[in-house]
Amino acid sequence: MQINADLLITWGAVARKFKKGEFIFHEGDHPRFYYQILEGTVKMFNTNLEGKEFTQMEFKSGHSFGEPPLFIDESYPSTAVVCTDSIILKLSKEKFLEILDQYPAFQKQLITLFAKRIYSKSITAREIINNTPETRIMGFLNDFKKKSSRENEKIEIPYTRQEIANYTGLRVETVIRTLTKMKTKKIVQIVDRKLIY
Amino acid sequence: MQINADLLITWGAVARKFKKGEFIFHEGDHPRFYYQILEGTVKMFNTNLEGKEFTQMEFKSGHSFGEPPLFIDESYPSTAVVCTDSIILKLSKEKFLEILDQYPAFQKQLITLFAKRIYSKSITAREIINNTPETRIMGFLNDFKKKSSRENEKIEIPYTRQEIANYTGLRVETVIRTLTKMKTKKIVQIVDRKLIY
DNA sequence: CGGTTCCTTGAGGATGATCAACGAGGGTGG
DNA sequence: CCACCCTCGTTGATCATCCTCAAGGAACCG
Repeated sequence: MQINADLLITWGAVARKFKKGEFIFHEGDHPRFYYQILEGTVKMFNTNLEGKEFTQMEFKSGHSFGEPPLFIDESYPSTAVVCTDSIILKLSKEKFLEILDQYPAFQKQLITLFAKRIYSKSITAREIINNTPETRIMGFLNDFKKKSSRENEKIEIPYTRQEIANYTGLRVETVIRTLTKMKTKKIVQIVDRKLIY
Repeated sequence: MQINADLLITWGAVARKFKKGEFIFHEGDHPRFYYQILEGTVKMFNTNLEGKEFTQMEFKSGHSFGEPPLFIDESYPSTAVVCTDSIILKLSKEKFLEILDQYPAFQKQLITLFAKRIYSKSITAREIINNTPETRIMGFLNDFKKKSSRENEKIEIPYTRQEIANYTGLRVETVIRTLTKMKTKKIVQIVDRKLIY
């Protein structure tokens, strides 16, 4: 979702700065606002009892996040945290719903956005179930490449091993060992600890 | 999504009977239709190379399925198969999109529906990552109970062990062994092979 | 009955998680 | 410039657990 920032402000949205590591909302919180990133990145994730983390999704400059619970009477299923210093617009749920009513074009945009999210989550689920670590990591890598729309060239993957682990539901050591296997298989390159795919 | 059947037919939808086990579309197919179930049940699933199956979602009488790819230029991420003899309405993508344009109320309905799906898929992902079989099965059981809106009573779970395995990404044997453990823990009851929770 | 489908149990093996330790690089402050 | 402290990457050993394979039993149905 991308609503013009000025329009949002006209409707009462306020911008707030967040420091890296600050939480925007927690799993279980009652949703009351629409959030849109002016600058920075945000990720939504879950942690289990043993502290293992699973990254559900990542959001960048210009995008909104955490909208689905605004439409259904449910609390947030995940926690949102700021990954890099950010500026985020915040608008009350009520005003956001009014905007949607006023501008049908935004409704269409939202439908498309949600469709993409559902599609992407289906793919993720499929990959996680296909248990082998290599499949999962490949899924993550292909996803990233697709999103950066540079599917035809080899690119450096800007994620740490730990982040890849959080996206795939694996442990760091497993990611490392799998990546070195994939390197010998010539699927990926590792130059100077940087991952190329 | 639930569009009045007569309205759909006015717009050119046709009803077709499907026998149990018939496929409606396959993973990778190009989406061209909107489907709504008049009668019966349908499931969407993936299979991996070893034939292991993962059930993404299940749809019952009155509901639509397979809409997200209609909005984004992607092929179906999963296969849809008929679980019980069914009658299904089928409308071309173009007409469906026209209906949405004509009746904004349906757009809102669709947003809510998609929001629910995203929510549910987030929960599923969280549970699958939380690797223990018991957690996964509990997630499945709670989900089912919630959907059947009988959260306060013990109910019989109308799924075979294999089906539970397909929903949770586990193997049948693991499901069986975990369920017997949960039985001794008094979390579930097993009467006459029927699972009560 | 014979054929399904579903449930159950056991033994064994593969593999990812866990635990522990260390190395490399980058940044900071004295 | 050097010492220290981070974060990140890496490796090895061991363990727990789920999967695999194999076999058989129970319920149901034509």
